[in-house]
Amino acid sequence: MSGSKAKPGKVSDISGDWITPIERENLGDRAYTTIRNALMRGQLKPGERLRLRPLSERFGISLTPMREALMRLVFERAMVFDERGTAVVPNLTLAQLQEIRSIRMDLEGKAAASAASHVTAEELQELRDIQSGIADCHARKSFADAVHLNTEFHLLLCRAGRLPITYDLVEKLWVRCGPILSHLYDAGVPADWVPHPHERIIEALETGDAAAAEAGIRFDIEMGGQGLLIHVAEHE
Amino acid sequence: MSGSKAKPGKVSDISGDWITPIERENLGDRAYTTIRNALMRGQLKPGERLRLRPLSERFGISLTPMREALMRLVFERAMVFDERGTAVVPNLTLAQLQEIRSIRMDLEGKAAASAASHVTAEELQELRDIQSGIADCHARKSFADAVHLNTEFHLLLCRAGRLPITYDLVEKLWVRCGPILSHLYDAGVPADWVPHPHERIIEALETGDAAAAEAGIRFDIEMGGQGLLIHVAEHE
DNA sequence: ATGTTTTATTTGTTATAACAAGTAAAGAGG
DNA sequence: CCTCTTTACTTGTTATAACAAATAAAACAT
Repeated sequence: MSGSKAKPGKVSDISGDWITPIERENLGDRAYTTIRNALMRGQLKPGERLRLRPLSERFGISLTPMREALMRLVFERAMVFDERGTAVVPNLTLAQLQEIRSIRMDLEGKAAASAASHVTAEELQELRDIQSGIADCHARKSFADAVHLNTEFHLLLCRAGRLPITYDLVEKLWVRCGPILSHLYDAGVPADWVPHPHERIIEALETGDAAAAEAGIRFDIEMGGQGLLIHVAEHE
Repeated sequence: MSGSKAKPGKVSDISGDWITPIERENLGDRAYTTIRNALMRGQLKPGERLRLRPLSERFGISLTPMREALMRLVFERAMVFDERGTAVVPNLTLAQLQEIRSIRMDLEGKAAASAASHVTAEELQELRDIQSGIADCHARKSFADAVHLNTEFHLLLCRAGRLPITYDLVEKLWVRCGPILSHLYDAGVPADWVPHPHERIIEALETGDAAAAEAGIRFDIEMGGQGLLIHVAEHE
């Protein structure tokens, strides 16, 4: 028995596996998601201030849900309040970036290991597609798209681990990095690593090798994030 | 240079190390902290519903900050919304508890290792005091107090690692466990382990042995949490 | 020109009222 | 006694207005 309010024979006995819980979408939720995506896509730069009233006008909603969205972002550290209470896109310090990278190595590592025995064929195929997309972007030197696909790869891999709490934490860490992600390639393209670390991870998943998957993603995070580290180190 | 809005000679050049950032305490913040503490102390049981209007009356505040506090707790998964949007204290599933324990072993482990080279003498003394307090509680069989002190030990140790992001995550995980923490001793007292795992951790910190500190806290989490696991496994 | 005071505007914060949707209670009909 | 319908009430959600504090702008004096 899970919940405490599970009444005997109301809903719990109508098979119900196909029931997809209908999510109530508040105005605040929608604004939150919109801003969050903008952060992850690097459309908001560090230092940018999001004021309550101007924003609520552009969103066409009132102060109440607008404030809810901004506070939510601040509480999960995707933004910060300045001295006056205005939400502003934060600037990651080197220490913060290093700590986030360290945590990600642990969490994404565990997720990748778990994914080795939980990936579905569809997810595996999507990972392959994303990776070939990344290769394309590298060939075309469209690094902005490469960054975006790289994010998708990591998050999908993490989701494939079927560890919801882990995924939650990892996703929030990625959001925090969003505003500076565009500098991933500032210190030079991560070379023409053949094979790309992601390829090794995909192979590990195909053979169900948990240890290799974990080592692969850890290596990818350690090596792939170096451009960011260098950029932040130089600019603070 | 950290922030982007650092104006040249306004505040940043008046030495200023002693300046303690004055935290603006909203009504919502205060309500949030109050409920959060209640959760951590086990004063709110799984299934308990916190309705907006009755609560705001008891707090003597209006709906707006009250809603802010409840939403904040839900967003960080310390509570959940039922189908109608009412905040309710959640019931941890076995899978969730196991995942949290696994994450805590990684994060608290890293924090303990870092603490080996960062603890201050005062923190070390406070850890000793807490641990002797735990021993006292065991002798007096006042397990509720022991649980509370145990939480304090883990959080203080984590704080001593000087890894703010890690601490943030760990603390939120502890809040999520708060409502069922009282069952820590349901499957029998964790024996008269001599020495208590915490003692070994303190020793490791004293000698600056990072590996031993990490191993110690991991062992403590793995062994000490078993009462909880058994309880949850039996009740779901 | 520069510094100071006053005024106006913009900022986040809180309370209140109107709304919509669901739930419980009461009543009517069988 | 049970079932259905209707009513009343409670729930979260959103918009609006009033508030306080801080900033920017303007006016004034030196």
